[in-house]
Amino acid sequence: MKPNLLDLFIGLNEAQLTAVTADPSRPIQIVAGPGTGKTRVLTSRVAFLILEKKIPPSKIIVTTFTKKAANEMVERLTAMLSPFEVPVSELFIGTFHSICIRLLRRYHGKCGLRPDFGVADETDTKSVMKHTCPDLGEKERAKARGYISKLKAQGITPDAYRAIPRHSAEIASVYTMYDSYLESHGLLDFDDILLYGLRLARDNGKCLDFVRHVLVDEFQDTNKVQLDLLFALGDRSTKFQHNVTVVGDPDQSIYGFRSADPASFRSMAKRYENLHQVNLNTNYRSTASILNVSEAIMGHQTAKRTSKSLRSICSVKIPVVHSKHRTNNDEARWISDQISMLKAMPHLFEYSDVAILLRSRFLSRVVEQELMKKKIPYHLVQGQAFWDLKVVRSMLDYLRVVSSDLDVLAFSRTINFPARKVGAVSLEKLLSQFQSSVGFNNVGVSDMLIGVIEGTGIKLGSGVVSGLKEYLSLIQQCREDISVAENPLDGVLAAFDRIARTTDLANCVREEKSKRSKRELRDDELPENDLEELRNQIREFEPAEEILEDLKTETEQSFLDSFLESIHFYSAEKEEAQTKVTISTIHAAKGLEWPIVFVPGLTMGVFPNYNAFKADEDEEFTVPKGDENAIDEEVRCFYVAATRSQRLLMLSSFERRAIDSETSLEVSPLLKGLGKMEPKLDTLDLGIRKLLYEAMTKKFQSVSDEERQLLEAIGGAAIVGSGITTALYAPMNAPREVSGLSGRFKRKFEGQEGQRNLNRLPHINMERRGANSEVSISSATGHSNSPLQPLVNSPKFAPPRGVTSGTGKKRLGMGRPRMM
DNA sequence: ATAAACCCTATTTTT
DNA sequence: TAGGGTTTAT
Ligand SMILES: Nc1ncnc2c1ncn2[C@@H]1O[C@H](COP(=O)(O)OP(=O)(O)OP(=O)(O)O)[C@@H](O)[C@H]1O
Repeated sequence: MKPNLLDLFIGLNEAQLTAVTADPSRPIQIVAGPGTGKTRVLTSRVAFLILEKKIPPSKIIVTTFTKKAANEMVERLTAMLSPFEVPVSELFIGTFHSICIRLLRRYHGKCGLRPDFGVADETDTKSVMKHTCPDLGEKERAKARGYISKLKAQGITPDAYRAIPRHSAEIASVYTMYDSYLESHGLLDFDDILLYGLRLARDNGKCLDFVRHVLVDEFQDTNKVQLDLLFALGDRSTKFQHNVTVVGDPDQSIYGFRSADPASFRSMAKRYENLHQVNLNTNYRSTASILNVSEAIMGHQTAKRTSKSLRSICSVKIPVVHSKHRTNNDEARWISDQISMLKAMPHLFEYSDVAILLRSRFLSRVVEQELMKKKIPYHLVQGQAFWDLKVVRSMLDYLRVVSSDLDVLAFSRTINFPARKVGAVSLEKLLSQFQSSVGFNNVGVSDMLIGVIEGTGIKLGSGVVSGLKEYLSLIQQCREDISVAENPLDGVLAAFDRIARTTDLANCVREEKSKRSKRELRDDELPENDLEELRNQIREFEPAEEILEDLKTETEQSFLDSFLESIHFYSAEKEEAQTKVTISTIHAAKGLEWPIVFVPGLTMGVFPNYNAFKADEDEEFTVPKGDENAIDEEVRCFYVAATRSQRLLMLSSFERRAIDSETSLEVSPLLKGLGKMEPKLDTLDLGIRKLLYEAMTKKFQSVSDEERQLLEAIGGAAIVGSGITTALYAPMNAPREVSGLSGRFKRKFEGQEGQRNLNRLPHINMERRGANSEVSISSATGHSNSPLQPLVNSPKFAPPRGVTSGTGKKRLGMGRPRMM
């Protein structure tokens, strides 16, 4: 029997339903607070468009703002749509950047790009800046680069910038040089990708006529160019004009540093006279105390704001905790103690129900150490940081040179690492030689090196030349490896191994490291492991073949190029086999939820970050829309962190850094006026224990009536009603099975962490169709050592440890594999 | 001209 | 704690 579309909508409240089923040809903007089901509305709407409005999936674009969020989206849609046999992989889902890249690969000719244009990542643009303005110091370059990016994100060209009255001539000229460097090297930086995408949409609208609907998640994160792109996509054909759905929350705008523009909501209203605006007010995620504290946090924002009155569906009165510590080490120890103590309460939660959310990545170190000591399994969401590790970076640079003879940036970074006697001066000579020849004929790096080695090119010292020889021969042999291999993967792996062997990369990096820090390196920070992980990433990579007929390119990208490009646009975060505590930045946690959330480091200078105070000062010249209010962004960041928690929110601060015990730091001003918070949680206190059990299971309140009836029918009345007895009952992260993925997203999907906020009642949902089918809850005698006797204990509800939803595939966390 | 040894510093967040 | 920048040794 085919499932019914109505089944998908059965749990939605009225406002949600209105938004989901609104007329697709009228632009709609859903503005709502955290946990109100925005994302759920968005996914339901996609289902509505496909199943009810019969729009083919391939004509629907869904954008997100991080690679990770794109994965989330695919996961949710797959879970939702695969019962309907909808080919989810045909949906056009991704970040604005990835969508633009896909279009530009196909239509490069229409906007004056060469077919083999490359992408300049942050490391590359840094190199470009160093090359363009070598006399500036590194800090000034970074600042200039920041300005340039801000300008580009608003679509301001160097000339347009010069036309602004209070501009800086210096910035203008650096901007010009920077852009022309990129252009002459066939490179696009991240901002260019959007700009070219916009140009394509505007000048060659025909290419995009296939678009029938565009949906945007986290709309508050759009910058000007992205917004224009959205408008352009929405305007595609007269027949399907303005078919745009966006969801967002201005209070959760935390990407100002990436030029996210809060004015987007207003701009959209201005642009579409008939804009349909919907609000959602029921929060299905958090307790009332968490929502109260969160609302109080937003009170710190200086910019104007519409206050929210979110209604919580969870009535358990469990307090928010704020705990102060002498040093950050003490704080980390406290966190691990709390987790251990809570964990000692039987059946209360799984490790995967816990997240530690940090303002800055580097704060994870101490926390990791303490968790390790207590043998608490954890998982560090490393995201982009993995690709920036020295070994990983170097290996990728080598592979880039192997793949493209024109990649001078990667060449410059690898030629003398490890040292080959090719120092700054020799490199500079080589580069200027390359600059002058590359325009005329198609001389690549290796041709140039051959010239130098054979004496027909520029003259360099003999030590240098032998270094070049070594390098060249490595690169050539790698190319040979790839060309003779039976399949592309084997070729790349052979080249990989050759590079690792010949250069001894891992050892080089390790020596560099240990030279500085006198102590022994812990074995969790061995470069070998990172290199091994990179190799696994390559091995598991499946190039996404273009599904949409219109977007097939004449020449296919090589396996290696696909892989190198995928790093920037697709996330490869993987599922954890065991249940583990999550450590993540707040930014990477956006849109997710956990029953228990720790937010440490609420210390002046750490959170709010010290830099936020500096940002406002130095505006000697006009950069339109700089981050005027960096502090406000810190406020919102804290808001996002707090609202990730479903039940237990544990805030903490430290007074001094262990490393510098002289300076004492104030408690974060963000904590002022948040009302009463408990200094600690006494897990031995019976009252508290009772509250905890209640809190952790009360999510059953959000069960729909139908589900509640089902529960009651099977004897779960006590569970829905009262609380304590039910502790046992909620493996809050029952593993889910999701199948039916294919093609483009298969690989990505398979890498997921457990605790997604995909509807959290999987064990019930799955069985919803037949009240008499598999829901067998056997009564069981509970654990005799607990005062809180389990009422039921079925494998269905409490899967034994170690059972996972896994696909059976080997997996190694994308984070550095760390020993527990 | 290169490599090694040194000091300094300031530490966001992501495409 | 790693990277940038500077100085010194080869
Ligand atoms: N109508 C509903 N009934 C029960 N649960 C719901 C309903 N709508 C949403 N939820 C649940 O509420 C939680 C939050 O939903 P969702 O992630 O869609 O919110 P959101 O508004 O996108 O949050 P955020 O702004 O933090 O990203 C999820 O666990 C979701 O399953």
